[in-house]
Amino acid sequence: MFITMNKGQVAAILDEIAVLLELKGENTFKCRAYSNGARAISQLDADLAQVIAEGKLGSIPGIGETLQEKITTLVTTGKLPFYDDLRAQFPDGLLQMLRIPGLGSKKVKALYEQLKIDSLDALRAACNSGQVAALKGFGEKTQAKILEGLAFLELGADRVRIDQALPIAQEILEELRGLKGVIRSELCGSLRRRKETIADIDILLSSNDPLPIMERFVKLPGVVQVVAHGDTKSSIKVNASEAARLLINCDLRIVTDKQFPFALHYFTGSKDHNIAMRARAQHMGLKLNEYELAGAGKSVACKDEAALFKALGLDYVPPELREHTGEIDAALAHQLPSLVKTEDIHGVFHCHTDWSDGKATLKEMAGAAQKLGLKYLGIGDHSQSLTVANGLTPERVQKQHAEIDALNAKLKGFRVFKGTECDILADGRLDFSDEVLETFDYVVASVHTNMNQSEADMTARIVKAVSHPKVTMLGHATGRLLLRRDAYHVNLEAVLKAAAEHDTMIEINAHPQRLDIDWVHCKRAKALGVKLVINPDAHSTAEIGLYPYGVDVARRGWLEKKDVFNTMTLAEVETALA
DNA sequence: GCCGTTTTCGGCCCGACTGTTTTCAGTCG
Repeated sequence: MFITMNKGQVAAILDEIAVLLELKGENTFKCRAYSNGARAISQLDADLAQVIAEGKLGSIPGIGETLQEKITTLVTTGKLPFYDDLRAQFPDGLLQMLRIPGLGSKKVKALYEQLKIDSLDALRAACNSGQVAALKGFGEKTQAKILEGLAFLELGADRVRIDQALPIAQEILEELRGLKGVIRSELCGSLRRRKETIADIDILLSSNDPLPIMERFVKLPGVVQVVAHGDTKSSIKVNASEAARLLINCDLRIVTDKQFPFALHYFTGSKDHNIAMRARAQHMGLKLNEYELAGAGKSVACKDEAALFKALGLDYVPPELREHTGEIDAALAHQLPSLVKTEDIHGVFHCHTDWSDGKATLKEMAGAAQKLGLKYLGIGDHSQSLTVANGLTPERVQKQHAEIDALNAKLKGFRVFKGTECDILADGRLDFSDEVLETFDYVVASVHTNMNQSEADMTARIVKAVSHPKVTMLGHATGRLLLRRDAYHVNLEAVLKAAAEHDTMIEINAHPQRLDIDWVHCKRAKALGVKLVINPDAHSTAEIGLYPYGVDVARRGWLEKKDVFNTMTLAEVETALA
């Protein structure tokens, strides 16, 4: 009888063991073995309990005898005494202290053992009294840096959303691009891979004269702290939003133009992708690092990233796919997907107007969509029970439909579709009767209330809704708000299977606060044959333009044009919805 | 702790930067 402990939970515990072993002063490589094991488990495609039952755990690279035994204990009993003992040896505060930039396990260990510091508050007090600076291996600067790090943590600014980072990153990039001596320049890291949240902005430049560029970089307007300032690498914190007191880390690296393709690949990551790429190079008798691809004493010249992939016998892997989830094997077999592009999108669904909680009128929304070059706009105002969002009663729905008809009569080559974002009630029923639902061109069903249900209840509720014959698509499937609110408890696998069975689409909510379902589940949805639809969930004219963030998610989820409903032309959508 | 065209021991990615020291350890990516 297996206790349910999923891959994510097991990986998190292995990762924590790695950190605790570091604090204990264990051999670095032993610690790393636990981290590697965590990564191997989290990237496992198969069901963990099943792998264990079949005795195949040990055949996963990175899982040896010890980890096999510990993971089995964890999954079959739900506990691991080894982990519990380890946790009991260190206060939780030490793990929090590790989040401070510049504090690693060695320093935290020293603070704990020599000054008995076991919490952020105790650490702040010790810094303020000068005790930390007096410690061997520490000093005034370290102490000041810790205080700055504590303030930084209080802002909750260790990660930001992509929409918060991207504009400022582009602004900095533009500023640097204009400087004398800059040859090539690019955003790297998780921003280039289009992750939904990022820890820092990474910028790479090539130049033969890096020093003046570095000088300028650390003095950019908006710089609140220079964390590091070297010849080829510098790091700053910039103020992204005065009002929100939002600080973002920004790293700049400068290499020669010959090194640029290698550095671009290296600093784009992900780390796991890079490790796999280096292994691929090694396999071919080559050595890959951030500066070169070398073998037999000489460098293999590559003019760009594509040439680098080619030199390793691989098709070009778009940055969004570089998460080590099979992209290298696919590139080797010439089986990478032809990813959906922003220009493939011809229209969007799920947009709100001032009929419910949107800011703009129907006409303004339609005009804004046309300006973006879209050919259709799906309206999806809230339904009657959501009174806080001015949800529409069946009577108001009728009136709105009359207004849409009148508007459509005036539009040429563009159409407004009559939709609703219909609430999924607590028991899985919909917020409108079938007769009312019948009057819409399409129905988005979403959860907005009773979000604290058990996983079983929430799953049954959503499965019931996506199984309803009138439901066209499921809106923001997990309800998460990035960095603010976790997803509600739901078995998404069951939801996706029900969606596949009933031919219901799943929304990729392109609003950068949601980006839900996320890319991992896109991939799974595609495998199950579920069609996805990229919707901005716009509450204003400007927010219609957010849909490219949803395209990023789709690309990270290996989706092609044919997998996304709103890549269809107006005529095709009219036929599909009829 | 894991792994093996280096196979039961001895490596495991490694370069940049900072701060504290005085030649290097710790942190980061």
